[in-house]
Amino acid sequence: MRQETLREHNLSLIARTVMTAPTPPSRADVATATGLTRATVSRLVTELIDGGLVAEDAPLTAGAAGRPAIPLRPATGTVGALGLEVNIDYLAARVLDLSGRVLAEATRERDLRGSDPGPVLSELGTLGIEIADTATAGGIRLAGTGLALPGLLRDDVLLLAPNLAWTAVTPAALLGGPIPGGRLHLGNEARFAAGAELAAGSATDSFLYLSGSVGIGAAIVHGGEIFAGEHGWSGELGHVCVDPAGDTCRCGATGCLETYAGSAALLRRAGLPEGARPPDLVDALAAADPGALAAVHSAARALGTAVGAFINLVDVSEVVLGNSFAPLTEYLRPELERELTVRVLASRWAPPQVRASVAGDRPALTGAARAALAGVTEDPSAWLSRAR
Amino acid sequence: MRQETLREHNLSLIARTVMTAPTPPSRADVATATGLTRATVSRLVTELIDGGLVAEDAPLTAGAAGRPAIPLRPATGTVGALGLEVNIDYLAARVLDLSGRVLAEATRERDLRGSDPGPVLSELGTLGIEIADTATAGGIRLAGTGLALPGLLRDDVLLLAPNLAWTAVTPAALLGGPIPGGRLHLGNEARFAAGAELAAGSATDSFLYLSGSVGIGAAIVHGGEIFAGEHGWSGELGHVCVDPAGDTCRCGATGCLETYAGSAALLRRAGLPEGARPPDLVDALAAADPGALAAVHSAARALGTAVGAFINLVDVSEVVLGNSFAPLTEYLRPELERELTVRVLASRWAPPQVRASVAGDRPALTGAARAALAGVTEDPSAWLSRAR
DNA sequence: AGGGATAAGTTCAGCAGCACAACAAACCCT
DNA sequence: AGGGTTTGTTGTGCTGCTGAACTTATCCCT
Repeated sequence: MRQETLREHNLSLIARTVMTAPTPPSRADVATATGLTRATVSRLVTELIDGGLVAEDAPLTAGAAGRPAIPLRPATGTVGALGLEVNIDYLAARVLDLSGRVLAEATRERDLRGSDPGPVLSELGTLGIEIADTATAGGIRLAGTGLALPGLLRDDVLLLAPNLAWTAVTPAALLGGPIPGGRLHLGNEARFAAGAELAAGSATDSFLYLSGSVGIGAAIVHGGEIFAGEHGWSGELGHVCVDPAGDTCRCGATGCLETYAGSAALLRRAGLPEGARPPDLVDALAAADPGALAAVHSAARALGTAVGAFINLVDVSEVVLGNSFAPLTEYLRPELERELTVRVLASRWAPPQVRASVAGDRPALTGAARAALAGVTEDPSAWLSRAR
Repeated sequence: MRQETLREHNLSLIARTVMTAPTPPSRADVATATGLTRATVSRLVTELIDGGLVAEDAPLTAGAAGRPAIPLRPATGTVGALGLEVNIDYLAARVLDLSGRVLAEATRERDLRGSDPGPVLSELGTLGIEIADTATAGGIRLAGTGLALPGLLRDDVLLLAPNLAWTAVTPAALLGGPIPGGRLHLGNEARFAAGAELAAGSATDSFLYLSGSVGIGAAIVHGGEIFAGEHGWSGELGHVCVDPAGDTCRCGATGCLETYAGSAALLRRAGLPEGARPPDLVDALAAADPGALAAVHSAARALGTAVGAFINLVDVSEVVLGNSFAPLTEYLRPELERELTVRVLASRWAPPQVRASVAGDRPALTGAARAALAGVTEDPSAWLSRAR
């Protein structure tokens, strides 16, 4: 580490402290949190404020003795990023600023299974540029664009998106036009969603995020960091084997979790008519439909087997149910928790906790935008010199 | 990060670069590897040499033009650490120096299943102090002691070692006498062994290390770092469910991998007589005993199911077979690789590689000592000021 | 054998960035 | 109003890195 990077490091440290603090901290709070002196923090905070990354709130005059502290928070309306998402049944674009405020958004509902990547990504690109323009017209500077995709990525290529039936797609080329904010960050849908969950102020910074859909993705969040694995292909929970004697999955293996708890499998097993959608399952459960209840219970057991393995292997004991799993949380919970208690070796000392996601609608979209914004927070010096 | 820590950080960076380099680097090599200037490296290296952490080799006069480089390597015979291990069938102690040389060692073979922790740890403590004394008599300064245990640890307590049938043991108290080198580092056997594998110069720095024994432990090594999980309980591969309809395991769940591929299960399934030991199984396999082959093949399939889940979840694609698995590698390989190819979603793009461990005998013992030595490498300033 | 080329390691002046302490500001409490 | 308390700012000093020049040691070519 060189001397110049010391400054960059501290600038980033302070920026991250302000961005992730549960409540707006004063300069003095930041100093004690980071171990830097008030003098250093003060100098660097001034720079962040001038650069439009941090803003001062009105001093809180209430309470204790002493000069009132000036709370610091992420700036609003100065720096933003565009999030894009292609998923099984929609395209979407959203612009966030550093404070997490949504500045513009658009969604196109559409069944994209088996679609042609070219026109779909071209439409998404156009949608993204429109949305980005409305935001930049409001005075926002864009730091980049994130694109969430439900599949395996390598560098700039989507190798495989099983449920879209896309292979070897290069999104950057197909989006068309310039990328808003310059750089394009590709990422897995579940991992981006987990990032949004983390930012949404979940109390803990270590959890397993499960993204239910036709496929089942997952993300490992450990100490506030998202673990991507060697190639960025971690979290393929849907293809964990829960019974070697089970049905053959589209992937070629037998007894994959997806064949029990993927949304398509779940609807079929619940005996719902062809063309039913996840909300119909929730309705059937609310009406205590026996077929639906049986399907969800067997899905919960299968999920428990797979997630039990997950926890035994990575030792992260909070489980967040996201996407199509979220509305099923209370139906899944009893069997899921029972299975985890039995199967997780350490459950006696750290009982796995199950809860629904709190990240809001389309978390992967938010996560994609945040991933682009993270570039600014991680290296404020680069952004500040670029902004100048 | 404060200014003083910049120096500490760079000192540690240089120390780690020298320690982990595949071939002894010159000061100039270190400078390019770390991005520091030659001037800074030179100054800090002098300090490391004076402190006895690094040594100069004889200049290599061979080859290229220019002043010959002075190779730098970990010092021998100056700083060491004591590794201790309690396992199912032995106690052991070993002293290593920074270069990885074994300076003293002792082993006591003994069946410790169901033993009383007090006398066992007391004996180990005495053994450790003896071994440590022979090393310090040779002029070594000890940096600490590591203790490898086959179970779940929390802080200084061994919560559960299923195969020893130990619960709630506090080793620091039971070892008796002063801890050689001061601080005691407790750690899981599989994770310490993985550390030794990493140090043994495996070509890759990302792999899953599987430690076969009566139980089956594992460790996740990613980018040269060992992933411990939230509480340090990651890698409990033995209790991953490979068939919900399988036998009931000692842990209470059904179909755990351990009931297929744990060494006790394997010997029983191979039809070997009561009291047989793992080498007997290798002999039976070499003699093409059909029962032994069948048992190993079904173990390989079960292992493939569990490790396939592991790879799908954490995306680390090299699998190192250690401990009792190592001599079985070539018998396990065909079925294991077939299973992984089918079950790992990304196997087409990153085919999982299976290989035997190269870390040598009792790797956890080496890993325990290295863990204590890592304290010196990670924070050389603290060691240097302590040494003064 | 001698001179040029090349690369490693060292020296030293200069500078960037943090620490420390003193100070000013703003509020509370009595 | 005055003392106490905490926040934020200011300026001096010091630590530790940088960059360039310099020394050292070897190779290679003529």
